[in-house]
Amino acid sequence: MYGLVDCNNFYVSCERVFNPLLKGQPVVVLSNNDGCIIARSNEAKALGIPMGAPLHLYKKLIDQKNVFTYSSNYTLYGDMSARVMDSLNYFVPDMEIYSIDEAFISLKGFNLNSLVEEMSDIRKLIYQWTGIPTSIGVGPTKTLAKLANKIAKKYTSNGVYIVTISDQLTQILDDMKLEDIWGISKGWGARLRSIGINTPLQLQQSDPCQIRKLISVVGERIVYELRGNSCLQLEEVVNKKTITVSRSFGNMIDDKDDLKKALANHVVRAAEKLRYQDSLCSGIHIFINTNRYRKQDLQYSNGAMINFDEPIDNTVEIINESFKLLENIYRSNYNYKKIGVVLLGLKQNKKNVIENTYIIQSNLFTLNQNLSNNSKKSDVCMKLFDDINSRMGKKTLFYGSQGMQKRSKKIKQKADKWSMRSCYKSPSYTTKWNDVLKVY
DNA sequence: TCTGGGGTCCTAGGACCC
DNA sequence: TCTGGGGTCCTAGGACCC
Repeated sequence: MYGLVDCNNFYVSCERVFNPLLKGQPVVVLSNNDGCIIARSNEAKALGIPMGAPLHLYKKLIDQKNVFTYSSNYTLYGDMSARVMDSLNYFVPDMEIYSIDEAFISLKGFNLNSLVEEMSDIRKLIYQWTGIPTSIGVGPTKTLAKLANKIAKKYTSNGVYIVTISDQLTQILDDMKLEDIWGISKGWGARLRSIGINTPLQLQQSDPCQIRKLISVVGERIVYELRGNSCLQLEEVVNKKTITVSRSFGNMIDDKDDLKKALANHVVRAAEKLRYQDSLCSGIHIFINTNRYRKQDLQYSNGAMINFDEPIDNTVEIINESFKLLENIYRSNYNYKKIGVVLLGLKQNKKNVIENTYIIQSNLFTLNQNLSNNSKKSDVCMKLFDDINSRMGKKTLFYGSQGMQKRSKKIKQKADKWSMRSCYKSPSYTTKWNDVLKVY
């Protein structure tokens, strides 16, 4: 079983820890430059203030109803998040920090009969230690744990809900909207409806291959996950693959030197994050935008990218490179609203590779060299995969190459057959060597 | 001159998430 | 007048290789 622990109205709850008078009051937290509303207390939600709304559209209501507004304080939220995660980790060793206010936990070894009580205790103690209220949803897959969490937040008094494969789940899925399911947003919801799938229940009971054709393998996995067939595992150690730092300006900027100052600041922060996770970047991307909401203004947005010969983590070097890129894309006579930098191709700085990975890698390399003429590489690979699967005790790996799926009709049919087999055998599969190495 | 199978690697763009 | 910031994954398609 998986659990999802989610902090309630996290940013607002953080503010309340340091100002208890806010309890029971409508409170919102604002984005950078106080532009948008990015967190709301239940009382503010009840007033009809939506998530992400521009502040100026709700200023009147906020003043009328005496809603407390706070500028965001990410340092505080990050710190509080770490406290919550540490507390949770005290009870549950296997966890994946999914976002600043959410973590998936593995409940292997927990007694199912007393799960509600145990989860309630965890909630109580996290609240006692950090002052942050949480909700916990439990289910046989991550997707169902997410769903359970939603129910826990909305409909329970103890903040805990457990979903099992049962008639009750069928009822829940029938009552909910497609967009209530983790991973299904407006776009995909509309596409699903266009083929007659209107509820999560219908999605659960649909043909996975059909769903895959409609909304890719991501959708296919959702079908399996809704059936209680787990496709998404806990990912405990996650190093970021890209690091972005960008900000909108309070006032618009047209001067190149001012842009450079902002860019340099962003790079400094990005490089800090980079070194914090002990990585090097092999390239950077920078971008600038005018204000897209000001239709009356001339619009311009552009980006530029560079790859380095050797990966680096030195702030000054990255700043110099980013300035060179800025020269390429900067145009005078525009009012700029935003600038940002993205560090790309992040690599582990210190060599820290598990031995097993080397073994498999060397197997794959020798495979390339030792193929006899009448043995197809894919066949040999499949055997190797089977070997990995049996040794790992997982029947989850599947190999199909990207190249094969787009060659010709003939091949396409073959690839479809393979994917059907993979659906049948196991919903989780990989098309990339690196994924195999990671799993192994 | 035309036609195959079987692949790797990379990128842009479009989804989705909090 | 005022409209956030930071991520992930997947797919299609091109360049290239034998």
